[in-house]
Amino acid sequence: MSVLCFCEFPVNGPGMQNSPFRNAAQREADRAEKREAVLRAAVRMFNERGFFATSLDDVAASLGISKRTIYHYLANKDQVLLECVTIGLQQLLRAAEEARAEPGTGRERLVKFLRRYVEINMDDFGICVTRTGEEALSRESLPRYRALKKEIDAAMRQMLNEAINDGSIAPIDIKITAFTLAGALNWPGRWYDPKGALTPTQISMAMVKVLMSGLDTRSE
Amino acid sequence: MSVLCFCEFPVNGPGMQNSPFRNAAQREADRAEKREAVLRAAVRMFNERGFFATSLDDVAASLGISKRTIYHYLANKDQVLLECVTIGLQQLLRAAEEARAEPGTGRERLVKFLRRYVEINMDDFGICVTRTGEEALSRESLPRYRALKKEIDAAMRQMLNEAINDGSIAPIDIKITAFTLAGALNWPGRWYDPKGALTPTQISMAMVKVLMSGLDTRSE
DNA sequence: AGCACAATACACTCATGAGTGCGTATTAAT
DNA sequence: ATTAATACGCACTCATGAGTGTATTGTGCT
Repeated sequence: MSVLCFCEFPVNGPGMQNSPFRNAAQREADRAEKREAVLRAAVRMFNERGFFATSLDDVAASLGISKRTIYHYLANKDQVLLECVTIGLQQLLRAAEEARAEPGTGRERLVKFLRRYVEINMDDFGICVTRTGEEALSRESLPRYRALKKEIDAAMRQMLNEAINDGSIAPIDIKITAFTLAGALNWPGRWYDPKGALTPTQISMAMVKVLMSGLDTRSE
Repeated sequence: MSVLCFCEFPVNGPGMQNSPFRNAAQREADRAEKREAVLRAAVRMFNERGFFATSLDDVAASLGISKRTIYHYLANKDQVLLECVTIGLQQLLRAAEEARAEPGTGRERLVKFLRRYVEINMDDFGICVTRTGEEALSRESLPRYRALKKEIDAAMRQMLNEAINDGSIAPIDIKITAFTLAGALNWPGRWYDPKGALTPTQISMAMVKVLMSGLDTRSE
């Protein structure tokens, strides 16, 4: 269920008593869960107030724990941010892989990807990616971040390429188009309001439609 | 020549000796020039390292002056940022006004505006607008900033509306389209590299073309 | 000459927030 | 029961950077 839960052994799963005494695997799961809770609390605050305006003291307070405890699960503030954006980027990457595995024309796969892309960008971790400038990351974290971004960009370009090759979209400039799409689809991270009238699904459908059709009148 | 020079009296203009003794108007112009220099230096650093990672000591050092001098021309760091983004936003606003004053169809005016919009977003002050999140501004500055943004958004929507009404573009959803365009056109502020292969003009032409035509194959 | 003010610097205060040393409690392993 | 390890908090250090009090110099005004 959770994006962050990588543990192999389900806590209190089948064949296990719901016991207050936890074995090694369960304790590891507990730890992962707490770590995730920290990241969730952090990313919400980062998105709301910005990374620099958020102190780890604030994050800790929102969880009713002390800052020292956060440092038990994460090395430093930089790592907190890196984990957050990595989760967001990995979701995007997974969306690309899933879309490319689908049947249909290149255009259909592309549309699937773009829609999912916008939706992820309206999710906590996705928002964090679009709102976080490179300045926020440390010199050490930057390469990982850039590498992931590059992978996503490459996936986008490849899908554009495939769609052009099978004739399902027009033969446009791939590089510029990829930037244009990315910009348009990242932007909701800045203005999307969960309490607003439009749902993420509505927004993603409408935006992708605009991008696919363009503004010009169709000649048919 | 300069965007920032609002002085009415040209320094050492016609009918004036180029004298080392400066009158009141000239001294005011000097002051404005220095103030502008501070803003320029600041905006470059903000764009390069980010607002929070830039100290006014750094900005001062880059100009060979002391931080105290900056405070002679600007009240505080918040005002430095507000001035920078205001300049950028005002350029966008002016672009909107100019485009709307042009002859031609709604589509032609819109295209003119969009092209100029991208170009401004690859300029120092424009970049600052797109890279600066609302978190960076103080509670007092935010209203001014938001008001300007809203004006630009309104101008964009009005132009879309006019173009739809005169039939020169397709009848699309104005709100979503405005967001989509803004996002796509703001994004270059994040990736544009003055030392890159593409010039701002090339980028703006290509991006606007993609947005107007869309990715779909045209039926004609 | 003498006053007023603009321009600029030096050196300071002060708050904030990242990261840490150490002490304590709870649980697991032997 | 004792030991080891994990979890957590309190209170601290320390750097950084925004903003200021005050002194100094230069220039225009009368």
